Amino acid sequence: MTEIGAGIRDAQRGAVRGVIAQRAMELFLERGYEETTVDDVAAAVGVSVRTVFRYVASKEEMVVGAMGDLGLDIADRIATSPLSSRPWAALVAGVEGFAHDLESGGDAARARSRLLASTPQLRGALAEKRQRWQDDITPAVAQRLEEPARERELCARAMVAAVLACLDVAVARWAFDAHSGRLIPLFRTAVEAVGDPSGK
Amino acid sequence: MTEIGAGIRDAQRGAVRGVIAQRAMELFLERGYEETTVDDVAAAVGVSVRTVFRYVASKEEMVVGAMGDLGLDIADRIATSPLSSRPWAALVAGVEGFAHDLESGGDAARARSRLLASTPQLRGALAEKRQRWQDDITPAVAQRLEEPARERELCARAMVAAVLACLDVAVARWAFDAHSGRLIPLFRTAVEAVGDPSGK
DNA sequence: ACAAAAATGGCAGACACTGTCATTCTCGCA
DNA sequence: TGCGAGAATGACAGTGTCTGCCATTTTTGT
Repeated sequence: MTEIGAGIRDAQRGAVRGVIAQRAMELFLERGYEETTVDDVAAAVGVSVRTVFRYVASKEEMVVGAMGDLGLDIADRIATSPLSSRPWAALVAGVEGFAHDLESGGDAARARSRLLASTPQLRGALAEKRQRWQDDITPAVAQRLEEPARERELCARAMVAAVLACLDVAVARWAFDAHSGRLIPLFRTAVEAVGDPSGK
Repeated sequence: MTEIGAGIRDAQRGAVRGVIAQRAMELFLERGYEETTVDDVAAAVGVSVRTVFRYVASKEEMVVGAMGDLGLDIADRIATSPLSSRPWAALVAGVEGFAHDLESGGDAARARSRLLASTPQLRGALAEKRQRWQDDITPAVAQRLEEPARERELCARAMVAAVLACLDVAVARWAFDAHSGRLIPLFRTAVEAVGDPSGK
């Protein structure tokens, strides 16, 4: 039993997932999400439907699967930010990093955001993902809070949820309103409207 | 063509919906959401599956259908709150009213919240509903903002999204953690952790 | 009591997704 | 080069949600 091939197989598995996701996204943007069946995707990729479902857990996963570990990325950014920065600021900065990545994605990222925002099914799947991001980010924020232990997790979670909600609002505006400008200023405006708790 | 019967029919239609939702909830709490088929619900109500789907749009609707117009309720509370109160405070107070209603629901409401929070499918449906609440509440908040017109809608929406996110966090804690106490204090703590923007 | 209108049920079918099993493909090794 | 173990694939049947269609029953207004 060799382990040599294992890494390669995993990599190929990831690559196949990527191909499926890519082709699927093309079809979704072209004909719409609900109007595209999994059969269509399978045919476009050149495999059977059964095989498609061996690589992605669901139709939704073809769209939201790529953004799996983003919560951990943001948590890392917060954990490695200077200790002098306040939790709220560190959190906002971390999420801003993600916003920057999104903005760098160009029109493809915007189109995907529009698809996500305009398809109820996908909005639900995205909310699912965001819940996981919350779970990943919350400990990093909680670690910096000075609240008593009982309230710390609640406060941290509320902050994370609120900032992610701001991100959502900003992304929605950025994705649809052509004249709204760049994403990060929109996000900053949203965050400032919600407000930094005094001194935290 | 009389209109006399129309109101009665609508009322009965709503009543049937209520019965379906009630029986469905009983089964869901008993055996779990995914383990209960729509056939089971139909059999429990005593009608055909086809008829069930004439009253509810989907299986999820049996759970989240009842909380349809809550956004409008909250918007009303904000619109009728004294003009002296700041937008953020009015918003928080409005949502707090809903939290109070939830808390009055007793164990049934808590059990439903737990079911909602622990079933991915239902979390998605709830996120859908919350989006609509956002759309309903946002104008009421925007009306009280003094921002320039361009930013007003964005700021209002961010505030609404953030406060609803806090509500979500508080409800999740309240639903699962038996020792966490009453819902409204939890919600207040969450909102204070996020913070009131200076003077808005 | 009768005709129009509405509610209901059953059937076929689309679509997402799963379990199972036979077939094929790929590798490491002799 | 050929062989055998293990992985990948495809085909098929089946479940569950949800919809369109049509026949049947029930309700309603006159």
